[in-house]
Amino acid sequence: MGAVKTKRMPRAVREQQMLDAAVRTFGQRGYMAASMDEIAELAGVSKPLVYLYLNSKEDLFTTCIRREAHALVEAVRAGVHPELPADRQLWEGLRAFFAHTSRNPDGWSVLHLQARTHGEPFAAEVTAMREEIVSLVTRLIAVAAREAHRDPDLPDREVACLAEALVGAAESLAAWSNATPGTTARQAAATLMNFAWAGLGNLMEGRPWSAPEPSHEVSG
Amino acid sequence: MGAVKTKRMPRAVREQQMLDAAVRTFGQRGYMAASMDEIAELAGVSKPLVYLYLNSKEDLFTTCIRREAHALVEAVRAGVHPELPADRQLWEGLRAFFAHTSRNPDGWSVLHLQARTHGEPFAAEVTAMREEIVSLVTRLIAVAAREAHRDPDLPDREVACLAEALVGAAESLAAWSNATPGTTARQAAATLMNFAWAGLGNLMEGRPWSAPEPSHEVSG
Amino acid sequence: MGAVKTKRMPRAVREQQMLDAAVRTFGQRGYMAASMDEIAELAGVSKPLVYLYLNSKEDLFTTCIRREAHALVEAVRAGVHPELPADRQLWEGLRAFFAHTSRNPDGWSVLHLQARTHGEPFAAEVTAMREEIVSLVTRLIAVAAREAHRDPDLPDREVACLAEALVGAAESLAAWSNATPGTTARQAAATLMNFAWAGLGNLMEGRPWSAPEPSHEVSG
Amino acid sequence: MGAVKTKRMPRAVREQQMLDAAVRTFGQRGYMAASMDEIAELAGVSKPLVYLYLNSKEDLFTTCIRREAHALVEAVRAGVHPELPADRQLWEGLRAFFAHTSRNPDGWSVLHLQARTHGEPFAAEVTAMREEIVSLVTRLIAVAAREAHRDPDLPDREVACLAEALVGAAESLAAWSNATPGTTARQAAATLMNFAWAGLGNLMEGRPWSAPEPSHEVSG
DNA sequence: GATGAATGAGTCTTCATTCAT
DNA sequence: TATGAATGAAGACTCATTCAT
Repeated sequence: MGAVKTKRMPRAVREQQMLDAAVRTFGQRGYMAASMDEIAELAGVSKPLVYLYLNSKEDLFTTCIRREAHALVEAVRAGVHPELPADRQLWEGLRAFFAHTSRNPDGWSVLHLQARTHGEPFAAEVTAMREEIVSLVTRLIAVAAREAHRDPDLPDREVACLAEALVGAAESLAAWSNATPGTTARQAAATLMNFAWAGLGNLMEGRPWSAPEPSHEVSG
Repeated sequence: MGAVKTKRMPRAVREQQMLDAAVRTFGQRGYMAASMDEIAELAGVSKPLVYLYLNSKEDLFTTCIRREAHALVEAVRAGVHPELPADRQLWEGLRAFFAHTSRNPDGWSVLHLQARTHGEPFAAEVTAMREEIVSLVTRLIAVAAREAHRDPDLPDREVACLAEALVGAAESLAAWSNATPGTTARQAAATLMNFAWAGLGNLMEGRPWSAPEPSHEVSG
Repeated sequence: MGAVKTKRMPRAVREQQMLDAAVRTFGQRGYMAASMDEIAELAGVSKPLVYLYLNSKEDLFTTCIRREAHALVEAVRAGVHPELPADRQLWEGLRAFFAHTSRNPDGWSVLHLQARTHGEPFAAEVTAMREEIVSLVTRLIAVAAREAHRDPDLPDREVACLAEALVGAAESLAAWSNATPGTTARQAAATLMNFAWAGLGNLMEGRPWSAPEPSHEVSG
Repeated sequence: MGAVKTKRMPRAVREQQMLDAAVRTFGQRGYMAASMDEIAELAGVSKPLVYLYLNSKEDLFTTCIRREAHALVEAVRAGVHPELPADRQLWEGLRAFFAHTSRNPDGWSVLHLQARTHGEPFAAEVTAMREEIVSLVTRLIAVAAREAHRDPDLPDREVACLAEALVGAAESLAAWSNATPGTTARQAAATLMNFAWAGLGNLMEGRPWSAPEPSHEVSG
């Protein structure tokens, strides 16, 4: 009873409807608890059609993961302008990230929770995407170090670990800000930026990283 | 065939065997994919006995979550000495955290991945524990701010968000360092501490937070 | 992708293509395991067309059985020349039979295995054909008895039973010689002829039935 | 509601009930058309129990085939007394064979029709049994040839083919005499024996193989 | 003459759960 | 304390079959 039962649509459209339903169901129930029956009903089609187009529950899940991973990476990429200084880029990336995940919580649940909880094949899919983002962040950190006119004494492993921590913090905040009413993507991004850039030490000494003024951007 | 089939044990002991088996199974297979059959066999008892003692799959899972949550909080608490300065306390807490999670990966998987992926009742259980930790961290941050002789202008929500980010980063690093061979709990803790305390900005300017010498502690 | 996709053919031709595909599929997979999807694809047409022309899976199967039964009976009839002596007729009939079944194993599988395995309606179809052959053989035996200048004391039931045994042996040999590489239709026919005509007793005493020389015939 | 619903039986008994039901169902409906539901109901148990004991439809079928194959071979073996002359042994073997198959038509259907119609794994099972019988018959033919004081010029392949034909004829007659009311196993055996031993040629000349008098044996 | 879109019904299989002992 | 025997309910997947064009 999810979608109105519109008959006879071209395959591509129906497929998207099914994926929408699947992401929602997987996101809310989890991979195993989601039943193909529920997905089909939510998509407004019969189960056989789902199988005809998407093959199997596993394939359907994989397709969902890929679609959402792609969408997330694109959203972040689109938010970042490479000509800006590194800290600004990081800031933009975080904002885009929080905005996207909060606009699309089921997709984020699929990526962040469900996919990692159900075996290599799926987890690998997400790991690939995550690595894209981590390496993007890693790059930013390196650039920032260069901009700081310091020889980058940070060893690679350290940088990787830092990037990992930053991304992890972001992921965690995304869930938190989704779950905590009244928290905007903008705020989450700002806090994280402060945390990451200035560190707790500086923060407490009253020397935070200064966020740029709100300007015209999407307000999350 | 996990446990040797010893007959007639006191209830408390049997229960722990069952919980061990359950944590291992839930941690590796996930809540839904874990079957009561497998758990019973791994525990070396018959299924009806599992039901007799633990009531139902849900109850069993909840009990696992509680046990693991409790163990984790205890481990962290035990690592922290309240008379130390705040940064040292944070450092000790992180070390204890990474040490415990890496020693007990199935338990951590249950808490971090499985419990959050299967609906409110379970997620709430973890949230409760998480809040204990977050509030502990929040307290530390507040203390640190006071120690820094600055009036702590940081509003509550900001501090909560910071604590959340820090914990999130830690959680994420726990998974990462479990999965990345050659990474010790100690290293993870050090990097995160640097990150959190000094911030990327300072790090890159060559002013990291200085970790205390190895000393006598558990080497994780 | 079996047949090349040629569009707009006259109905009769399309029907034969479909029947070809169906016989092949039924012969190899069996009635139940054969899917209309596979048949349609192998025939190079869409499923609705199969239904338009052949009505239903049952009808399609029945039509296959009839076609193959007819073809087999015709092949045997065409091989037999009624003016020859009875043993020669039998010999020719066997040769034609083995030649046809080995040239058309899927058709033979449909008749011999599949049709008999799926309930009266289909089995009856084959039984009808089989009776044609059995009665042909029965006639031959009667003629032979007359030629032997003996009053044919053989009661009808006995003759029927003999014919049945002979046909059964032939059917069985057909499958065997199809499955045993290096066995020709000719050899199978010769052995069976010996067996039938001379009997094991005579065979072992060195008095076989003498097969005619190879001559010009199809060599099977 | 086939069997009366008797509760709580030891596993071995229940398993035989299930196999009985399965042989009957497979024998009458065929492998694919037989549903596990029907088998379970006929056995008077729930489906999960069937799976618990017999694992899967395939395993169940295989187990049926093996049980029936074993039973048939045993029946034939038990009927044959190795100290008798070869033709007598053949005669006894045929009688035992027809008696067993007519007493157990579903088992025979499973072996003769169903198992061969559903892919190598199953067919192989039957082939193994068949080869036991064929080789038994082959041995008899060889012995008979020796007894006939003739050097056995029959080449191996020829003998194999003969044995195959004989067994094929027997198999076919089994089905026929099952389907033709008023035909006894004894008659079928007698006719086939005549056919095989004396050959049509001799038969028609009035020189049949003489069957031993009825005596005490099972009358089939 | 031909097909892309769609489904009701049914199959195998598994699981959490409970008696009866 | 402990278990062998047993099942209701549900889930993934497939198939023969039909519209609407």
